[in-house]
Amino acid sequence: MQQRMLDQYKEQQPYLLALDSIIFGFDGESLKVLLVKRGVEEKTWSLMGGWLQPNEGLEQAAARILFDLTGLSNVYLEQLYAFGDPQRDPIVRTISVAYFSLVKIADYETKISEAFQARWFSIYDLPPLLFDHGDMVDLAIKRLRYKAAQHPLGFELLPEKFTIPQLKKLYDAVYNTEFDKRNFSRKILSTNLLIKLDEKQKGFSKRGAYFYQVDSSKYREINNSFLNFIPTSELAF
Amino acid sequence: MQQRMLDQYKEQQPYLLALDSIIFGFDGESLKVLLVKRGVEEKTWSLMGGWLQPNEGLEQAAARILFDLTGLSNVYLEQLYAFGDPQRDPIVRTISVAYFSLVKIADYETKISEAFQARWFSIYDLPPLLFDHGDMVDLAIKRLRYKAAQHPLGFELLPEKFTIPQLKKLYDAVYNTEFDKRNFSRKILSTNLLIKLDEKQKGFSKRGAYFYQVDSSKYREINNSFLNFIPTSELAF
DNA sequence: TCAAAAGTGTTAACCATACACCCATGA
DNA sequence: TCATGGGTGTATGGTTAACACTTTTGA
Repeated sequence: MQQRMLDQYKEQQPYLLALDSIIFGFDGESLKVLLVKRGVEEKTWSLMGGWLQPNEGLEQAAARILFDLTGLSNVYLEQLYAFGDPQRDPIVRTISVAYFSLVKIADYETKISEAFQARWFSIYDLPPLLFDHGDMVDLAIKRLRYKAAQHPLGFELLPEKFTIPQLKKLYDAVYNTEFDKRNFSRKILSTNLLIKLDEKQKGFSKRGAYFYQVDSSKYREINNSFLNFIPTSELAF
Repeated sequence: MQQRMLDQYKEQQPYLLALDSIIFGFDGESLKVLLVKRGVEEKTWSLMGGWLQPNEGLEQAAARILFDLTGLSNVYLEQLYAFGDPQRDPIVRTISVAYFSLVKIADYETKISEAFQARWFSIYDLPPLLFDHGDMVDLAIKRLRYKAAQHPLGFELLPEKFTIPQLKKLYDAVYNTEFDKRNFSRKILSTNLLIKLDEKQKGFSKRGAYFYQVDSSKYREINNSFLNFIPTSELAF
């Protein structure tokens, strides 16, 4: 019986398992995705990716690859979808588990660009991508919109301190629309998730906008509930 | 360069890839999950699962396994999550892509029970499960609740023709609560997704309830938008 | 002083929720 | 005739969404 068990496993075909990450950033104007030209396919832009190692969990591997390639750690990382079309990698059949990640673009931009052939692309102006990476990005954008509509994810894309107008611009970019600033700030502030700081942003506007920061204790507890952030009329998936 | 490419693939460790399905059904009273005792581990209940074949996509494989084991086809099937903890299968490292499925329990019950060691378990009374299958079920329940709150999934669990009271009982079971029947029927009917039939259900109640059926053209188009089915106050994830 | 962005308040329509009574029928 | 479940309506409070003016300050 023990033997039968092992035999059943041995008959099975194993597959390569890759991880690919859709890394989102926000530069103050538009929503961007970080792409690289990597070793295997030097001519085509692709997502950051790598192989699962024998001692790693999936998310752990995705985090490692993200760290190895960008120096980023402690970032928002969520499993997106497993892609397994038999033809997706024309060389060897590979299953890819895609993760999407939200990073604070300003903290890391220079490091990334120096260390790798990496570039931020606007989600509305993407180059052709390797394999099914284009599908992965499309799905990731859908998922980001879906999730950010009801959970306070947006902050992950902004610096620790940010202004309400900055946050609104982020949501404008994510949903490719223009929210009403009065309703937007009322809705955001009504969550009680933001702490107003004494400091004002200098340089961008004459008047200057107050900085806010996330109340991290509330943030963690609220991330698993519904918030209804975004006007329902703006949503269509 | 072509050689370097192949080498890079060859160095990589491949893994077994399994598919496991959480199959939900509704018997009119409570939400159930279909479990089997399968060959490899005959003593423990487990989800229905199988191995990815070389020529199959992931969802295709999940559908095949579901069909092979139960005779069910054309059922609601959605990818849930990829599970890849290094220790999850103690015999050989296996990545499992879990799918969840919604089936019309009445259509198939007898076939299933005859052909396999399969049994429906209430989600509140599950036996110990193989490997991490318990986690898979937990996640599937969360996902079902999450999704059914805003998308009209519920119908997948009922026969073609059903009554509003039946539908309410289903939602009561899914959310383990009791919805107000007046508000419930108003909300459901306001979607314009249901077509009232002339026929009444006989036998269950004295008065009899009208049968409805899903307007399938509207159903498809609406499944990708938000509906806000469930009172917000009932939700907590 | 003026241009540019920040900040704030009101109203009307709609939606969510709570709640109670009559109806149809088989036993 | 009565018990059981089916079916409907209304009132209240809260939320959404549309909308415009004042404030601050650097150039």
